[in-house]
Amino acid sequence: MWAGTDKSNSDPRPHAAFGKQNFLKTRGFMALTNTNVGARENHLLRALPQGDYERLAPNLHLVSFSLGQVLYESGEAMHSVYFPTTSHISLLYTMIDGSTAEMGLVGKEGVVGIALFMGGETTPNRAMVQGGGGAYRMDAKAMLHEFNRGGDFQHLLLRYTQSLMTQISQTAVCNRLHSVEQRLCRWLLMTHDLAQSDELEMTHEFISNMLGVRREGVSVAAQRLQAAGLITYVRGHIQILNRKELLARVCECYQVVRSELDRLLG
Amino acid sequence: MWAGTDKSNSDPRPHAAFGKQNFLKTRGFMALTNTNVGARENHLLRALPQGDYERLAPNLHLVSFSLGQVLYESGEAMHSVYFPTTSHISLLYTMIDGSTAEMGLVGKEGVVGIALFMGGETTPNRAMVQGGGGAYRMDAKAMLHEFNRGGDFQHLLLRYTQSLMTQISQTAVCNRLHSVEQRLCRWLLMTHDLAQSDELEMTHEFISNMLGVRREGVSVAAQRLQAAGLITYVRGHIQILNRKELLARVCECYQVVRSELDRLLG
DNA sequence: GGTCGTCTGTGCGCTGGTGCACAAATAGAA
DNA sequence: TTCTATTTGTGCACCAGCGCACAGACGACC
Repeated sequence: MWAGTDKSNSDPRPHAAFGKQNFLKTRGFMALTNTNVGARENHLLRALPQGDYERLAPNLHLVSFSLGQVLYESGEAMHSVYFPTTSHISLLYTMIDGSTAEMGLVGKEGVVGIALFMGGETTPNRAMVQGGGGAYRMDAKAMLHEFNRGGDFQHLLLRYTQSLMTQISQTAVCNRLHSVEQRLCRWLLMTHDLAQSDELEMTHEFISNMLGVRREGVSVAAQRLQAAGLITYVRGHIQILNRKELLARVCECYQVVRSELDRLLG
Repeated sequence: MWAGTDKSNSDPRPHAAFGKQNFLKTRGFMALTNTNVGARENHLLRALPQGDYERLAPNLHLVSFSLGQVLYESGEAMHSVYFPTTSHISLLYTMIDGSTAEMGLVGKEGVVGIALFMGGETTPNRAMVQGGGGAYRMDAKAMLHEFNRGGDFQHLLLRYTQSLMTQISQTAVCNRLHSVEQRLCRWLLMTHDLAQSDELEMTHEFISNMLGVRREGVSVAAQRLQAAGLITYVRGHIQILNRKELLARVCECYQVVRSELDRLLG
């Protein structure tokens, strides 16, 4: 499906360097083809009228992201936007002391690089690949040209941006009011929605960086879920066994974000 | 300064009903005048080129907001945007169980009602007046017409939206990682930036609803700040005595949001 | 098969925040 | 002035999550 071989870091472990000291900075990606079959796996591109899509298509370039790859560094100028298809990307915030937390998660229903059309050029976030796979890259110039036509493309991107704001807001509230276990459920469900299988490739350590909690905290929460038969895991492989029950345990935040996404782009 | 007399609720206390059961739902506002002297106290309107501004001016109507007034209810259709001048407005999220938390704070540097031009029509947030004062109202239709011209007006609104996203993101992280005292400092500083004086009118109870913590938690944090001579307060009146020292105690979040706002709109 | 690095499990003590209960102080109204 | 409702202060017991330390389990590689 996706070429997972493009690791410009020599370390074979995807998020090994995700600690507080040194982060992965791999950026290479492979242009696989320019016949854009499949670009419409991305929901935003799919929702475009045929005419608009055909105008854009020549500017869409299929790329492949590998786990742990960093698309944008915080505060760094961006040059493209990405429309994920099978990949998904975390928007992360890193504090001065190195602790991190995830603000949002972008997959096939969205686009990475919002700051480009919002006019800010950069954001104080890092965008990091959390699930390897494909995406369509579009050059900033071409994107802006189409955006400034003011048609459906603009409307879709703005509506998506609003849904992302909802996601971030909900994260803010969720961080404040809900337990690690609830937040873990939410995070597993969101990731599961974007993944192509029931098998998720990530360590407790990695998840703890997303949720902004201790690794041990994730471990004990995960144990409870495993004991209850909702998931099972070993060394970086998590399998979702009972999605229904996860939905029963998760806080309202998951549903709020989903419904708002459906309302805005469904 | 501002007509604080328009209380359609009979209770003389501004946020008396802000508990978990019943919220203020006052919505009336007074159209004071239509000579738009002063509309440019709002930074977005000020930043507009003269020509654009003159085209808009007839659609700007000065209104006055009173403390506790609700501009939009969560999920409710909006019909106008508001450009605050001397007022400031909280964007609040309310959970199913009634607990609340503030996502963002909008004042003279911004606009309330982003969902209208983002295309979502509603948001899952409530917008509530946190500091009484003036604002300029603009009808949705007129606003959209100008927005869709795609010129400076659009660019300014989108850049502001991005800065608001930063604010919300930062709130998410801050909620996760920082103490009540730090968050109280941040909140006091942000509010102070928007207020016209060193005197802030709000109870600990009110602040606790903004920060999403217990009232007692706010009280003890406020005591420490008072003991250190940074603020002084009695029954709903807080006075900022030493802003400099507050800046020394606040977490990085305050500066991040400020700098990003300056970068995007400064 | 043995080694080594990584991942997960477990057990401390500690701290910040919670929920509750009630006392004290204050402003505003009668 | 007195009364009353609101606001703030204080003291619990309690719990989730933290930081630290170390043990055990697993997998990849020699």
